[in-house]
Amino acid sequence: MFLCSRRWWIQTSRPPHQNPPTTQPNGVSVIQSQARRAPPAPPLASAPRRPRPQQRQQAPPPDPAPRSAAGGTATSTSTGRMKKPSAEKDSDEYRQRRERNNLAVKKSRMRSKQKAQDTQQRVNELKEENERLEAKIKLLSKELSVLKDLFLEHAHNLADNVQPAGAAPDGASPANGATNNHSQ
Amino acid sequence: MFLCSRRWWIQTSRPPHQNPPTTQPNGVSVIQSQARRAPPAPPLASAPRRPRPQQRQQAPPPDPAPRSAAGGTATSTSTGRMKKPSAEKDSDEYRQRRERNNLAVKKSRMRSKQKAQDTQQRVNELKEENERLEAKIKLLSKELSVLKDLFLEHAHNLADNVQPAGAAPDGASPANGATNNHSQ
DNA sequence: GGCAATTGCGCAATCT
DNA sequence: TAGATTGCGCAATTGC
Repeated sequence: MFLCSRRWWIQTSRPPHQNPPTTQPNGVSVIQSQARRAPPAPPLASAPRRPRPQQRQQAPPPDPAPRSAAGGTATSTSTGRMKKPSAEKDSDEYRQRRERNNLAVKKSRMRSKQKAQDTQQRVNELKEENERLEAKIKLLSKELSVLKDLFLEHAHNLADNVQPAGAAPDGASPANGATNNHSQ
Repeated sequence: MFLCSRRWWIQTSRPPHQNPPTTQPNGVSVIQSQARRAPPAPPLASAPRRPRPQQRQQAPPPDPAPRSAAGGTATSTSTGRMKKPSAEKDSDEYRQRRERNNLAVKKSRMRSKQKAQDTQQRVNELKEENERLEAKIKLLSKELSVLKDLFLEHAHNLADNVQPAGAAPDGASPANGATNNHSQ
């Protein structure tokens, strides 16, 4: 599956600035398309149906000329050779396809933008949470420090007071607990 | 500043599908533009120079019709009235402007994409850091808990052993420290 | 084969 | 005046 779906007209060398001003009929489709664009904004589903994980592998462009862009419409080259039959553009089916695609494009871009916004917001949220966590760590560290100091102090007092008695009232060595690694 | 920069030709109703196939001269600019697009990818600075803090205030559009899109090129309506003088498009200056703008657009989009990627990466980094912080909190909490238990235990032993002696060797009450609020 | 979703691109209007 | 952004349509691709 690699052939163009509907582009059977040969594409040769085309200047990047095609479609010079020209008159063209087809007033009906005009009305249609405009009428379609008129509505503020159709529901526009929000569920991202397709993940599309793999990278868009651009088709092998053996031709040095990338693709001569699709800015406007396929037209003729300076040679005068027509690349895209104008009849196509007048086709009702063509217009319908274009309209549908245009809608799809809008939808896709909207989603893309929304996603970017969401990601940015996620960053903000995570940053806030990080701050909360850091604060908590600071608090716990301090609490731990105080407790350890208290422990050490008590141990010393105990030693000073006990020594005269000639025996420790407690086999456990409080200093042991206070020696716990404070880091990590 | 609110007037159009260069679009003095009146814009009326224009079909969404303008620029029908037409021949057009100007071979030089063609070569130029193609030659320009040929290079893989110019350096393209990576530093975000413009913050653009304020919202893009869209010009007051009293016209119900959005803007008739700029998809390709201004052309004529079904009436045959030319909206954009074809002479403009052949203008060398016009082509130069277009070329420059096209480059700017590419650059801008590239940056935009890069930024989005960076933001996504930032999310990942923040998530990782969050996990580290949570782990640290867990560890500290456990450590604190152990120490407090040790403290309480010691206090009890002390009380049991001291009572018989008839006097506490230490005025400080260990239980006091252990009573510290464990939460928050 | 068909169709919606993506994506790269050029144009024109704006913004800076 | 010029570069940067942004919305939009077109055409090529992709994936279902």
